[in-house]
Amino acid sequence: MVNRRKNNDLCDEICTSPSVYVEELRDRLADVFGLSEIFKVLGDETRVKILYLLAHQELCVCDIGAVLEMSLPAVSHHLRLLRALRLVKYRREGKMVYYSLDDDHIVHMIREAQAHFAEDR
Amino acid sequence: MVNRRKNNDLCDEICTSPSVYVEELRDRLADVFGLSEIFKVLGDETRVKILYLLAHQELCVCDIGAVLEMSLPAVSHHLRLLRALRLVKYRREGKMVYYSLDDDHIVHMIREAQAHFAEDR
DNA sequence: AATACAATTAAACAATTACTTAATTGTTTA
DNA sequence: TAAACAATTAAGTAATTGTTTAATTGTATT
Repeated sequence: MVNRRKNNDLCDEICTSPSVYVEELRDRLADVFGLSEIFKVLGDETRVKILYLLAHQELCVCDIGAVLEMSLPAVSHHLRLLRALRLVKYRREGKMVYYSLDDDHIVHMIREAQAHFAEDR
Repeated sequence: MVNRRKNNDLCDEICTSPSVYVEELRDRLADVFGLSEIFKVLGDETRVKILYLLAHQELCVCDIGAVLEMSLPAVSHHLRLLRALRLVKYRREGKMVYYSLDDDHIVHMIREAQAHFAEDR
């Protein structure tokens, strides 16, 4: 319930209307702990593109590279991050490795972002 | 329909099953152009926290700083980015500036991310 | 008017991140 | 088993990003 901050000023003892309990608000933050990792991964144009491509069909690394005009190591680097967060899954078929989406949450998130974007103008 | 990539190798002329047209896939990417900007903003733990706090009630900069134990300039810096993407709106009341969410898309995105996270284990 | 204070802006620094090139792994085919 | 090739990993570099401190703006109070 203490309302002190790092710099010396203080905006009243409880500065918000009625009365806001800092501890209570702090507790609430546990809900979103670690969540930004998912968004961080989506926060790169290339990775959003990769996910959007995979939302329609599975593709091999090489195809992704061809579509995006990027080197294989660069594509592979991004896929590694997407794999780490279980946003994509893969299967090997001979020399090629095919990637696809692991679940539909990401597609929903992309749609939601598009909705926000559309409202913007 | 050309399937060349930057490095000299080529994974067949059309390497994916049936036949994938690179140009066609490339066109599709227009849908997600610029979208990563929104995710980039959410890709920071502090900003997700701020948005989550504001999802429940409006708060002044000073309160946000108190809850997160961060300096006012740091908080202000993050709010600036959130403002630029119209994720938050604000109103001045005397010396204080109160922030709140601009629309509900972000909350939905956060919920979707939580759903993915929950499935993860 | 002068002081106090919430908030923003600016400049500088530290840390993170994306891409490049080079080397390596794994699978197929000759 | 040797060569070819898709893919990954590693190391190094350039660019971006978050935080800090210091200075500035805007509003209210004395």
